[in-house]
Amino acid sequence: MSNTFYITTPIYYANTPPHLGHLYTTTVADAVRRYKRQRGFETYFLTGTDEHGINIQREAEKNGRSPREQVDLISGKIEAMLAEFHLDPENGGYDFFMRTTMPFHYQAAAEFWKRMAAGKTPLGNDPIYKGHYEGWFCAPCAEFKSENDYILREGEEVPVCATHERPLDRVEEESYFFRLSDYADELVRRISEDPELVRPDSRRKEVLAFIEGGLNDLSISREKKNVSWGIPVPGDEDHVMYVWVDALSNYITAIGFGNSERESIGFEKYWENAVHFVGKDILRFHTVYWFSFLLAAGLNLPKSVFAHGMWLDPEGKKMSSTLGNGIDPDILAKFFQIDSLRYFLLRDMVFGNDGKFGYENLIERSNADLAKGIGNLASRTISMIDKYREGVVPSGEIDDAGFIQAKRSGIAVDDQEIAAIAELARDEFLRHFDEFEFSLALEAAWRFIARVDKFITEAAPWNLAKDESNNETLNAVLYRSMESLRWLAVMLYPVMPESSSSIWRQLGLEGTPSDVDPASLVWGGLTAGTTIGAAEALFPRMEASKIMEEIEKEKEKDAEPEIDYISIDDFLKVELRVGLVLEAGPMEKSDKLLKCLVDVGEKEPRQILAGLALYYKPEELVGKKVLIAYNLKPRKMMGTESQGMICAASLGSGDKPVIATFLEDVAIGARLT
RNA sequence: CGCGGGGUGGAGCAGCUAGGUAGCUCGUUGGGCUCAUAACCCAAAGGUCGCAGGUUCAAAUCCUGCCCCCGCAACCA
Repeated sequence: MSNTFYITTPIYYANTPPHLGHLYTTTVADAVRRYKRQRGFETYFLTGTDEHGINIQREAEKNGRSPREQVDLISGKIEAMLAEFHLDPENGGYDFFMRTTMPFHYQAAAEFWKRMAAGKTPLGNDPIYKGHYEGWFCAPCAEFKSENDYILREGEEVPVCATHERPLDRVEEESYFFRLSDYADELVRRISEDPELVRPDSRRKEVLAFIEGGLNDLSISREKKNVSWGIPVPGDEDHVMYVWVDALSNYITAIGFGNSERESIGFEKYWENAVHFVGKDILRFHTVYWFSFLLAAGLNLPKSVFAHGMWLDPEGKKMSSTLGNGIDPDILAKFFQIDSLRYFLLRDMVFGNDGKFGYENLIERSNADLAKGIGNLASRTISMIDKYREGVVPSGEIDDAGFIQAKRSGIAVDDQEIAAIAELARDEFLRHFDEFEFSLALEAAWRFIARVDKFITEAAPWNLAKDESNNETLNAVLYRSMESLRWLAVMLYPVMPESSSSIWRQLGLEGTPSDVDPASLVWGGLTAGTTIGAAEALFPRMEASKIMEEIEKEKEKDAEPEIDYISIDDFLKVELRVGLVLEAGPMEKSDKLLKCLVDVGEKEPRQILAGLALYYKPEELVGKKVLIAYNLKPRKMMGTESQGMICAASLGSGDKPVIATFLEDVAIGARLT
């Protein structure tokens, strides 16, 4: 096994603008890569964008762009964001920004397909076979519809498209299938035998349970006439690859599999030590599918797939733009130091679990641990060297007389003791970091910081400085503080590269902490007699209330509602009528829906489902005259058709909707204009 | 019986895989100190570890049942 380390983030789907998730995964991967490089590994760090598929094709059409223009735009934005947070190559970040639209990838993905097709499944079958995919197809949409996307009216056999309201066609499309079902046993064996393969353990169990529940063969191509934006299936120009086949293969094509352009990176040497970081939502693709594809192609599995959790808002709710509770990378970039953010991301989330992210949490963390913790320790140490020793690092040596003197004053300047503390912290840090337990690693480092703070307070250098006879003791105390800082700078470098380098400079050291392997740190490595560098403020304290105020302002600016004006004709398309609620009752198996019968002036009352169950009791609605969207196309929910909508007002999805009604009595069926 | 995550001092969390004095950060109270970014140090108050059973010499941790909260459709790792 070679001394290499290959780490990847998912390639991000080039359909959505950059967000915290992209930033998080890439930051964690970046920290791990820096760490591994420090430890002497030859590393490669890959990120990028996934740029094919029907969703991108459609998004492009919607915006009047070509797919190429669409992916260039979004991919560019993601790349720009990563650069803004210094995760780009220029700042020592990722090595390569993969784009699945790169020509070499077309060639290499085709090669991967061919390799899969040429193999045999564990049961001796062809991994890829041609078959037929059958489903309900909407021609105007140009896509197959699942149960959620169509309406099957009672008594009818052919469903209609929910968007176009026209009957769907039963279409059989030719498709290539991957014989996933043949791989179940092999996957279970591999994943059970190797606890490193899927992590953390809870996810590993989840994946195993999923596989043991049975696997269906997977449709891995689409007819080109329906989806054109993709990589052609080799030898069959009428089909393009399913986007996940194309996307997953990037992990190997980017380092030289199946193409000459990237060959020099070294597929062989890196692939044997590959670690994929993924969000838990795409774990299945990266284990079940990807592993099977690799087995089919006769390639090794990656060393590990690690699924991390998701960032939730401070209340533990999912972030979403409609709720406005998301974290905006632009705001992070504008108001926070990169290292504060990196520290927060790694310290506050237990890697693998979900975490909560609010700007306040970030400010608090930054003040407590960075400004008051490491920042203050550096500041007080540097300033004492400046004040008491004219900026020259004193010797830490202490002779017997000095030692006795110190002992008498109750000051622990025993090298063995402090070195042991430092080594313990370092070893714990390394052990946790190797296991990707970043929060625990950082806690260990911070215990060390607290220990050094305590040491300084107990030794009270400001008192020692008052008496010449304590010269050596003072030197020893100062030296130990500085040496501790040097160790911290090395340990913390992967997490806070810029701040660590700043500490390094302030200590007057040559080079950068990135070149020092923390495992090889030896106590006493700091040379006496060197002059320290200029003091730099590491982490200024942040005033939470002030910053939050500014962030709110910034958010408002962004959220400036763009009014999408419509013409009077558009308005007249919407027919609102007065309806009387005749009956209302709960819906089976639904917490949110109420089933109502509403008289809107037609022969028969309409059945309308309203998402009000959480806010209104059925009897509160009966007998009320309400506003009905009369010509809204019927829609099936929970298997029941809803023939219109009861209008209600609310501020957003979390807010209680209030039903619109009338001041005075009004005739049933009256139209609103 | 749809799937999954969670319920630990005022707040936020760790600990649970390999049972053995309940830990961290913030906050609160009192004290000390002044080199430092109103910082740092010490001390104190505060918990029936969701509920009920079980296994055990011993359970936050393992087993069973129950209760409660949150995600699972959307731009989203």
